[in-house]
Amino acid sequence: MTRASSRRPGPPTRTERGIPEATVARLPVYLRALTALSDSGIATASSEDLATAAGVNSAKLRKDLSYLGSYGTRGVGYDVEYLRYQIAREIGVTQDWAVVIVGIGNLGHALANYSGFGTRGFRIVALLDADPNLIGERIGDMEVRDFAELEDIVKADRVSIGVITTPAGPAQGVCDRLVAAGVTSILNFAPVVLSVPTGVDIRKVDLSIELQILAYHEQRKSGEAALPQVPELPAMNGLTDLPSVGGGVGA
Amino acid sequence: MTRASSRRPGPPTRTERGIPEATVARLPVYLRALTALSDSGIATASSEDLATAAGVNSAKLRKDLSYLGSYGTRGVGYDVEYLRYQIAREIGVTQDWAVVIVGIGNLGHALANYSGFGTRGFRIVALLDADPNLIGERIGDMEVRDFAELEDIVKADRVSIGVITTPAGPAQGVCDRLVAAGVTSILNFAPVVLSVPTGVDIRKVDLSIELQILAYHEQRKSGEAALPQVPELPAMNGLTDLPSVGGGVGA
DNA sequence: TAGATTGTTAATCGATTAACAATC
DNA sequence: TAGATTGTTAATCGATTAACAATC
Repeated sequence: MTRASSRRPGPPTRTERGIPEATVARLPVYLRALTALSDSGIATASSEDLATAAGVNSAKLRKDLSYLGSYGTRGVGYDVEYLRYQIAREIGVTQDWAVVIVGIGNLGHALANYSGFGTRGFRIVALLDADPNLIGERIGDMEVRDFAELEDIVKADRVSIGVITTPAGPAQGVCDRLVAAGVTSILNFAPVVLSVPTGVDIRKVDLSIELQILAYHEQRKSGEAALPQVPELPAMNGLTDLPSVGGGVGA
Repeated sequence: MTRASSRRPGPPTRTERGIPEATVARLPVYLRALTALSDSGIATASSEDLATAAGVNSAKLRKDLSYLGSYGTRGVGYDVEYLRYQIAREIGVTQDWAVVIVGIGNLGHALANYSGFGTRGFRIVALLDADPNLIGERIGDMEVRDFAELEDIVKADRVSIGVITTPAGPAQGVCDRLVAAGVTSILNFAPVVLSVPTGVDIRKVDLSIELQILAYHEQRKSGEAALPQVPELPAMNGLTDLPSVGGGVGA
């Protein structure tokens, strides 16, 4: 990766590089912790309180917050509401981002019903699938629409975020269509590595990878009690790669 | 975190520290890439081929593989099947790990139906919920069972991995029960920070955090086209934290 | 042998952490 | 003022990368 031209040594500075990636990934965690504290009626919290609520140590939390500015008061702590707003603003979730979900299989259904999406910051504007059997189905207060409508919807609703919940097979094709339509951020649940042009951000959620990481550590936990089982039945699980989650887009 | 006593400088060595975390997290990606190559009938692949398939650069891939041993042939590359087996063995997915899913709401349903779980390495042995309306429901070839049976199931099936797909509220309680029952690895989908004793591994999958990370970068992409929308409708999305995914365990 | 590619080294980069001066 | 807590510094740690000697 090429870096910006002249960098002096030392930690990244905000104006040059923005906020470090590791910090960006924790800001939503802090936001949630602050919301929980706020809901508990707590108006002020120290970095120690906040760190506990977020599951990190306080040095890291203070360092992270220092990239945003100086929003605390020495000797006192942080005003919960104020800091919450500042973090929400920094992340960019003080307004709503329009989201489309492509691939309305099991997982797509679950996400469509997921009230957490509707939480401040995101708004599902369309559920899309290419399977005629699914088009028209009602899910909550939405209806599954034809994937062919993608371009119109992205344009009409200024969609910048797409969620892919198709099987692995059609995922790259769907991704290409999303990008061509103008979507510049993608959250991919399909078990496949997608390639996107520069300027498009992509993140991946992969259940079986998470489980395999756990399995690695599990295997290393001493011996006896935690050993995996040899299947008693003739294995009905193939040696093939992860098959489909989600619906029939393009399949 | 305390470290092992006497460490000389230099990269971590395998016998002292096992494989670096960043490498462990990529091994499942390599495994999937190898499976895809194998399915395409490719018998040998260079680090460059493999790296492309896995979405990393070849230097990183070779460095990662070097922690496992020397499984390649200079001038030739890697035998796809052989390397695949070695990685599967290192991760610990040459045998099946028994998994329970707790909380059979939308997401729990989706995971229960998710054929990817059945893929080599994991076997769902129970779907659990505390909601009497859900207990007894059939999902695929399984039936939802009472969460009260947890301890018996963990013991009988030597379950070491638990997946939590309950709402945030009951998640810590469920987690405590899992740990008390002997589960030592947990994959948490509930939007809450869980605390577990030392020796228990926990990983978290959080949809709204992933979206917020995308939103941050989206916000920073120049101006115009990608600006979020101000909702036209009176916002039906509260300012509260992420509400529930999943079923009614303990709620 | 000549060409190709691995496995490893060493430099660089980015993230974490403890400690503490600044300051409420 | 005395106690508390932030914001920042500097040291350490871990991860990435380019380069290349080893070797097929």
